[in-house]
Amino acid sequence: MLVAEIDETEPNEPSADDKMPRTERGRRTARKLIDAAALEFGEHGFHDASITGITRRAGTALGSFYTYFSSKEEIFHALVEDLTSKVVETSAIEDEPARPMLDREREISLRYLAFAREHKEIYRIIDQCEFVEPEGFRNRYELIAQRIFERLQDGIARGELRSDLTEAHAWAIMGMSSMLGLRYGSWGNDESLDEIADIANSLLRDGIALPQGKAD
Amino acid sequence: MLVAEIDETEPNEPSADDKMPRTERGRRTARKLIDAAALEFGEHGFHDASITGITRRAGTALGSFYTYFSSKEEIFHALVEDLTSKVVETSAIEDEPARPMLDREREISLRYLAFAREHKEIYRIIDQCEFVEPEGFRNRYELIAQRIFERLQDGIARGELRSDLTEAHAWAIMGMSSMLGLRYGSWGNDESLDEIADIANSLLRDGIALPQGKAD
Amino acid sequence: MLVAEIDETEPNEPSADDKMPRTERGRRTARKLIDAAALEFGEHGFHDASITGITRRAGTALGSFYTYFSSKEEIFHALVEDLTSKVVETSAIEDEPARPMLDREREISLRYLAFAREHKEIYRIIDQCEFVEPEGFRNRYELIAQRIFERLQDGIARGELRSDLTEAHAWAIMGMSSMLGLRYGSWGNDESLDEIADIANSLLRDGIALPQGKAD
Amino acid sequence: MLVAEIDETEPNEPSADDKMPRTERGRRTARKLIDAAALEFGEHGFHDASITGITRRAGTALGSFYTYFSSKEEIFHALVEDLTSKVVETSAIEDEPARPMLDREREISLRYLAFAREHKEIYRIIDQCEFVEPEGFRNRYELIAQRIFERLQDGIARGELRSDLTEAHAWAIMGMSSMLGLRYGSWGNDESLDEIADIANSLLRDGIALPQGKAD
DNA sequence: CATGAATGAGACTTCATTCAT
DNA sequence: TATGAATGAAGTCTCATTCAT
Repeated sequence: MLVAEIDETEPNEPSADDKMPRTERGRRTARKLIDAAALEFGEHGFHDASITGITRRAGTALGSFYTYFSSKEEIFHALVEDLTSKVVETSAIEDEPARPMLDREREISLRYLAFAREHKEIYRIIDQCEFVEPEGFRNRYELIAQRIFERLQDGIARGELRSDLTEAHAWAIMGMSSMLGLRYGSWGNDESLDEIADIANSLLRDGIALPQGKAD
Repeated sequence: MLVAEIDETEPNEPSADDKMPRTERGRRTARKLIDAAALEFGEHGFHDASITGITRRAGTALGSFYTYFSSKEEIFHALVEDLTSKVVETSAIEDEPARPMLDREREISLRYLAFAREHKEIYRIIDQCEFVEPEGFRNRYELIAQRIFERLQDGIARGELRSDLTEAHAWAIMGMSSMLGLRYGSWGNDESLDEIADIANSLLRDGIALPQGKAD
Repeated sequence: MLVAEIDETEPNEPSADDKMPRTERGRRTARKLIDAAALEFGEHGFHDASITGITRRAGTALGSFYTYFSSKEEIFHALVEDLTSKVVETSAIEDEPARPMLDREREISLRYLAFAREHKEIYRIIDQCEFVEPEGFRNRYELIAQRIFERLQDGIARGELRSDLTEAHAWAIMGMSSMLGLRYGSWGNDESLDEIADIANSLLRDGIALPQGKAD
Repeated sequence: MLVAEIDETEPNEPSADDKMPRTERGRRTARKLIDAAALEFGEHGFHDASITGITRRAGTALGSFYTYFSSKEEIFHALVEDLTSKVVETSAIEDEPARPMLDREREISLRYLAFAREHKEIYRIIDQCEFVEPEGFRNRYELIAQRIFERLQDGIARGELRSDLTEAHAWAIMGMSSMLGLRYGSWGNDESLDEIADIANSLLRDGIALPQGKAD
């Protein structure tokens, strides 16, 4: 699953660069194909999705597909990149050094939840990566965990977080966000995402145990 | 992803409709096929797995597959049931009412992590459900979340947990366990699962914020 | 299609004689299988009929089939022989030299119609022969046509029929009977077979033209 | 079996749903496939015919078959339609109200016999319908019988035929034509079809009985 | 004789990709 | 660039027949 942290290290894979559309018309066709692919892959999954299905949704001829992408894998990859960059764009938060670290985390969570609710197909698409590009699948998770871990270390340095946090904490947090995004973003419609973000944030902040010697 | 909580109505037999083997020899063959399927699906994923691949691994003729299962979907389902029942079996914990709730949770986590480390293919198999049997995929998550939520309510009743816990907390906890199982169980080999279980437990118990007015 | 005239030239094909059941129990099982085959072939046709279907209907194990028949073709052949002999038996008419020839024909028609109505599956089974045993299919027709032609010649000799009748007349008559058997025997339930036999007989006798110089 | 009377709503195009070829090249390929199917089905019958056999005869790749037909059933249906329309085309007779009814019948018979002799495979193909599309099989017969019956009624009205003719007469006549077409058209080569048509016509006109009070 | 598991050739069908127009 | 026909490898599934118990 995807969570909000990613940003692109390698801006543009060099694969099939010669297929980049040169005309405006071409650019529109490529765009239609990617949008159609999002629907097709989201609905059927990578393997049951068909090029035919994509071109039918896009309203182009079958042959045109290969003008822009040289394989099913390639358009899938392009789609994932496209989604990823949208997540990043949505979740990018300006630096405000004064702002408490956990407040900032809350906002990241909220934006991510909102993104998942708006792009409900995202989990079904990203999950396909496990088999389509296993390397990328694992790398993506590791990259995100790494980012979270860096923020945790930053929080420790600021004196806002416990000093014993490890990489495993980062993975646990990522799992939390990811599952909430699935349940309340991708699957949900009615729940208040603000409340979900609050819950995640409070769990993160204080855990679930009844504070000793404090009234509930 | 799967976490430890599920339990099942029909615990063990592969559920092949009217194809239940009637002899001992048949039961062995069906078993060989399911075990082979675990490898094949784990390695290639549902769609790239082939019946041929399964029977080759099982050492049976192609046709024998259809003596016990009527489709790839069916053996997949049987395999998932089989794995699920194994998880349940492994994770079942005897009731000890006196034991503190969060200690009990820690043991559940630990057992689940150990299971994932021992059956590394499990995530790759379970994740396939999203497309192979989407209903089951979602139901499974919902069932597990429900179980966790019930335990949370129990903890509240005992006065061990904060009283404002919601279903969303359950989903967050499930996400945490699931991701740790993936990273340190399924993908990992060397990390101490005891330490991971401790980390998860402490995050759950106290969160990550530096306790106010306490020295770090 | 089959019409009433056949009788066996070669009483028992020598194929698989060693499979003739020796015990009473065996004879019953073979009988059950043939009866089941009539249903199965009648319902599905030769190719879509399955040995499994036959044994299921017969209530025997799959393997038992091959105790009595060595192939699907063989039981089909046996079934056709069985039906044929039933037709012959039913239609056999004792010689009454005094009886007018066309009266005798009428009775043959009637008996055949009655047989088809009682064994509605017969057309669907016999028609299969065209592809299963093309030789037999054609031979059967030729044999029947020959029989009819012989009766026509007999009628001519008796001075009851026109003297210009040919083999083609025999084929035409066979076609007539066969189609009426299909429509009013095999497909029909309510029509009076007596009336059908009358119609066939009168058509044969006088044709359909309005007799010249005769009141209608 | 088929006889000459049918007519169709959509006369000629292979009725392949949404697979209609859109280019001239496509139309040629579809045509090649149907022609090949006539040979393949005629030689082997529906079930033993294989798509491979069809495409091999047509000189196309296996996959091309599915560009135009989505199943063996579908091309079979298209073939039957195609043959049917050819029969209709061949047998269509211009209206000549003055012409005696039984003369007209003779010409219909003759044309049909000629068609069967030219398209010898037709019986083997049409007979398959009984199992491939049983509905169509029966409907076809009923439609033809109905047409014949209407012509009989017309003949009665003109005062050329006996007034007691029934639907059963129509079925009998159809059976006659059909069987003669099989024997002398489809199976035969040498017999004079003119003579056969004469025989059928005279049988129809006067029956086979020796006219009373007339010298033979 | 009866049983039911095992076998594997062979069929249909899909669909990513290439190619001709 | 766009179109849609052509290709064929690969996969799933059936079922007559054989075999071990």
